[in-house]
Amino acid sequence: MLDPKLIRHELEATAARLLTKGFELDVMQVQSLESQRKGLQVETEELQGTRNSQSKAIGQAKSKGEDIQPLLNAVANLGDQLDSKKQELEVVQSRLNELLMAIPNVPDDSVPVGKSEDDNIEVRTWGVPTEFTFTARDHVDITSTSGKMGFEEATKITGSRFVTLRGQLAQLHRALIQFMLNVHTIEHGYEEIYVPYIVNRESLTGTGQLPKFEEDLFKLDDERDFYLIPTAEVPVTNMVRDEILDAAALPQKYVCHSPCFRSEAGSYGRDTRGMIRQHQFEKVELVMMVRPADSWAALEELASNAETILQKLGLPYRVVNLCGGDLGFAAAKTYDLEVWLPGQGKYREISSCSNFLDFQARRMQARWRNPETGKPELMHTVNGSALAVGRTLVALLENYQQEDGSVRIPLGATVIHGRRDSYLTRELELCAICRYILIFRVETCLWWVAAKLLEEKLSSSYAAAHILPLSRRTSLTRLQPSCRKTSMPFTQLPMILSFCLANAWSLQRPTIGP
RNA sequence: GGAGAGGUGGCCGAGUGGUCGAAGGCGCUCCCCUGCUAAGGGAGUAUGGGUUAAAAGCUCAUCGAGGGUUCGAAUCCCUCCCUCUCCGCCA
Repeated sequence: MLDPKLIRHELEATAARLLTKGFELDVMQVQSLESQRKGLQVETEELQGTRNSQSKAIGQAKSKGEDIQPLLNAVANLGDQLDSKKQELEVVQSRLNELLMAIPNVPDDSVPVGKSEDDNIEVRTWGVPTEFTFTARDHVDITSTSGKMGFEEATKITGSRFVTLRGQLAQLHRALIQFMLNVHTIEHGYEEIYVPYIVNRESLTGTGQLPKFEEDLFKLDDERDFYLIPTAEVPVTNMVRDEILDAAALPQKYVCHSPCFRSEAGSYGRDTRGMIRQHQFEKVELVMMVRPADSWAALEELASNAETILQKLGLPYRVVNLCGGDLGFAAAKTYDLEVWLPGQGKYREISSCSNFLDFQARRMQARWRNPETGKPELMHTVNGSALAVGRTLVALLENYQQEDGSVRIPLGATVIHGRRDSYLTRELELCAICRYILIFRVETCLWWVAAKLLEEKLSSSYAAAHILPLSRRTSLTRLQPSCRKTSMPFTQLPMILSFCLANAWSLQRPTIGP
């Protein structure tokens, strides 16, 4: 919701800025409703004032034992007058409110002017679009032989725009979620949070999905006005609804994995192939509540946090600054991260990071106490996906496809060292990666090597060559002496592995405050 | 699902029709006093809206939410929501 003061005092200028978002504000209607509101509200409150003072006078007279009948006569028809004025005011106010709630946020000055995604501005790119010596397939073709991605199956179970994943694909999907959560909690300092996936009308109004975009949501057939969440942004951001936080409580940084449910009404015929656009998908979302002065820096930080995931996965992408016409309802500015999809031969959105300024906060009455003024002030909200899990899976499959139809994902290299020299190679060799990502912290290479050795039954000389140098970079300094002494005989590997498993959590856990 | 209790300001807690936006306490802020492991005294301290360019001031609303009774409702009546306790059921 925009600041009502903008509507009252800078109506024309605001309307002009909204036009860059493709929104035509009915200036005449707003003006007329606003002047009606002003008049009616003043009259109503004056009537209430007289009623209050008259009633008080009656009370005083009565306690003195005076005759109150004349006073009663004086207020005889005050109630009726008040009722009718109240009703008039309510009508005007609800129409005005309806109008205000439907006005989108005003784009920031740094937002490019434009009508559609063609007018978005590329801010930067990372990596180069993957090239193949053969014709690249899309993820549907890649998985068609193994049958591990089930579109027909899901259609039978539910309908179109759903999917089933099996075996290694399901494991990789799960592993990606863990991986993203681990990176954001351990490396970027977000607090992981679990929230309801069903929310009420107030929450959706707070973040801006309602009242305008009801058709995009799945509503429960329930008199309680419950909806499935279209994004974790809704429950997470609404945690601060109707709250006044201490200045010290900001910034708040949350990472939340959740399923997302979108009806995709109005997108008939778009992205019907594959799992790009689904009614249900998983997403890891970053949400920040910050002081107003910090929100622009927070947007940059949050976007770069999301980029980290793509970089660690070695996926080429670009960052675009959305133009006014492509900007979402509540956003003042949005960076989209677009990952390269060889199957489509283009960049596709995999994350959307936005600064909402105080737009959501005003709807939610989410405030903080500014120590300089001592007064409650609206906070700013910033959020973004990091990342959409289904699309990440698609990007991995398509970018790491091999000519023979297999997929080799060099996560061992990219995630751990930022190099691509040590592959795990097998047909859809995802399982080992899953284990690695599920259990271990990104940098603790030792454990990964140990697991790999066990699995691959590699020689002890390999162990000596790899484990010793790696262990120096890890926090497992306690292992170093024994490694040196024994040159890591192969027989000790099971012991080391179990040690690692037992200590993985406590060793990797970051320091948590009191 | 059954039975009962309850929802009041940052927190605790009083208040069953009339200067109650709300006693008292705690906490917090400021001031005063006092040289000793501290205490005492005083003042202030809700949120939203309107009026205003803004502030001050004035004013309206808010005691879980919504309706009703009344000149007047935190207080009486109705509906709903939520919390707690006990029982039942259950991942």
